[in-house]
Amino acid sequence: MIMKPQVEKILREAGVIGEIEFTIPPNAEMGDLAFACFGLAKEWKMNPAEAAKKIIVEAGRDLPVQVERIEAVGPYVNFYFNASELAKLVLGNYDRDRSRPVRTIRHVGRGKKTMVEFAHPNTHKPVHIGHLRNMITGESLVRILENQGNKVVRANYQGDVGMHIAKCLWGILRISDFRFQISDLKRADERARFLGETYAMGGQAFEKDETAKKEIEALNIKIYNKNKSVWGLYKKTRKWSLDYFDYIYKKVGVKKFDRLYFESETFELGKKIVLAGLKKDIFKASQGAIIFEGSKYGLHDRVFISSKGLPTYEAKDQGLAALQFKEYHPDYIYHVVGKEQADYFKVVFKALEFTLPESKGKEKHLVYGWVSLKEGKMSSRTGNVVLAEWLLDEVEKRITEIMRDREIKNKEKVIKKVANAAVKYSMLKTGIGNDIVFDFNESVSLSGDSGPYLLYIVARINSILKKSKFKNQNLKFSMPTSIEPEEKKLLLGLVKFEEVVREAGEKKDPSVIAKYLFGLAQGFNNFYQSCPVLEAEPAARVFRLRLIKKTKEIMESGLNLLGIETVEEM
RNA sequence: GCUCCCGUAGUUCAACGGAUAGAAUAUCAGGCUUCGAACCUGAAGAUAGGGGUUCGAUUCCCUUCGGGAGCACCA
Repeated sequence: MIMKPQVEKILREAGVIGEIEFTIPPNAEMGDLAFACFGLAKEWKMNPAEAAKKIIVEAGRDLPVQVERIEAVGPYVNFYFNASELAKLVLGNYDRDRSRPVRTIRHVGRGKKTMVEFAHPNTHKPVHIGHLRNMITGESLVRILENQGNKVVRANYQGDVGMHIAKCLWGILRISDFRFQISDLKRADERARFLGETYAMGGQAFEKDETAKKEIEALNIKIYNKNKSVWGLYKKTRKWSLDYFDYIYKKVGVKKFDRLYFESETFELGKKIVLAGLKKDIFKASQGAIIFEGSKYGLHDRVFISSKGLPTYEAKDQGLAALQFKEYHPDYIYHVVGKEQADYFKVVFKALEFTLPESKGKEKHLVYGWVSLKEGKMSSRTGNVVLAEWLLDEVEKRITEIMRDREIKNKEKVIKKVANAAVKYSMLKTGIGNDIVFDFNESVSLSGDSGPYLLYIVARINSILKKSKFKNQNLKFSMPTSIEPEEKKLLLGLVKFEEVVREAGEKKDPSVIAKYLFGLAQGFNNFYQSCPVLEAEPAARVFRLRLIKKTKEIMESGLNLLGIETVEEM
């Protein structure tokens, strides 16, 4: 971070050895950066307040120009930056990098090949808001990791075999004129809705009706055996689902995947690996099934091949890993999967250490929290889920209403982008591992701590820049006679960006960036409220134009890392 | 039953073991002849209960209560 070297130098000269960690003071009156002396006090064998005073005495005489003054407040040493010097550091080298949005961080993950596996919809099943969080989170993580220099492989593992398909097809076959209905469905979303409804039919029948359950199980075997009576229908509807996934990825704004994996391709391979492992005593026969004894390692036992001889999800994951390492030799694989599968993955990864030693330490379960529904009825529910597409459409409707009287270019596109921002931000602002209690009215807000609030900043800045007839080459850096507190606060926000992105990358948590951007936006709005740009005296005008342009660039870069597109006007 | 996660304003979320627990929203009171009011200013409002660990605990440990998830042939 800008300014840190200067401050560190001060502390070194005062005799501080070892790693230095800073904190941000609770408010601006207490300085711009602080050093807590608790650890130091132990070393120096005095109380923290005395240590702070000692630093002031040692270093207070000869400060670099960037640091205006230092103060000891209790156990803290507080540093006050010189606003003009800060401005020079943040905006002064503008001419050099004006064409580049923001310097990115390319050292942390340099040269690492990282696979991020996310989305994971299953064919013949609805794409719900849990998938939505998964897609949005995965997309953002990919961008953050790429920003750190990782070579990222985008992967997606989709379930196209299993009971859920039998349930769906059973539902379809129950409809007397299903052939007619199917031929009538043309659009991807119509087809997906049809599959969602028939899946719900099958699912409910499976739970409640013993006969239906048996029928569905029999159908499942037929599908496994590629029986002619259902194979054609399976292939057709599988294609429908995959087409719909492409449609929804596009709608959500998930870029193309480098590799789509399917359970149908890991099925046989997984079974083979487990059977081979059985001979090497990696797995064990138990009650007719083949299991891995996780309990030997403080985990729990899991079935890898069922007593019917079918590979379970666990076995398929062995096959999946084998494929992934063979094809890409990644340094890491992040599986973006809900936290309900945390224990499951521990067992699978442990088994992989034996079947695929290369994978050791490289398989990571990236846990994200549950999206649960707040109590109350929701008209949108098919079966027991809220559809991803419904949410996007509903938000779009509300924004259309808000923008009804607005006359702007490409209004339809703008509405879609604003809706997209609202949904994505609502899914990313909560810590990645924490649950989101979903309520439409509160979760996807369009004001306050929301996506549109952030886009609004960019639109406002665009509007000012347009009116200013701003041209980069006309803007040699100039210093105003004084810098307002709101300006300084905004500058302090801008310098933190790089560090924030690094933290988000380390924690694998986009919410770090989301929170930062919201704070930055608030800082901008405070500035905007009290510091006129276009009407300011010439030096201040140029300075402020640069300041808001920089703000816009950081905002756009940050939003980009969240997978959110900005708009010119809204 | 066992294991893991969570419990913070009415609600939805923050807070490397550190300064006065921050926001948003809802409520109330203000602010557009002024660069875009999807905005801004102000008021009121919270750490589930009880023990510990220490200079200091929302954070770590124990316990009670409350919620969620996982725990053998689903994915």
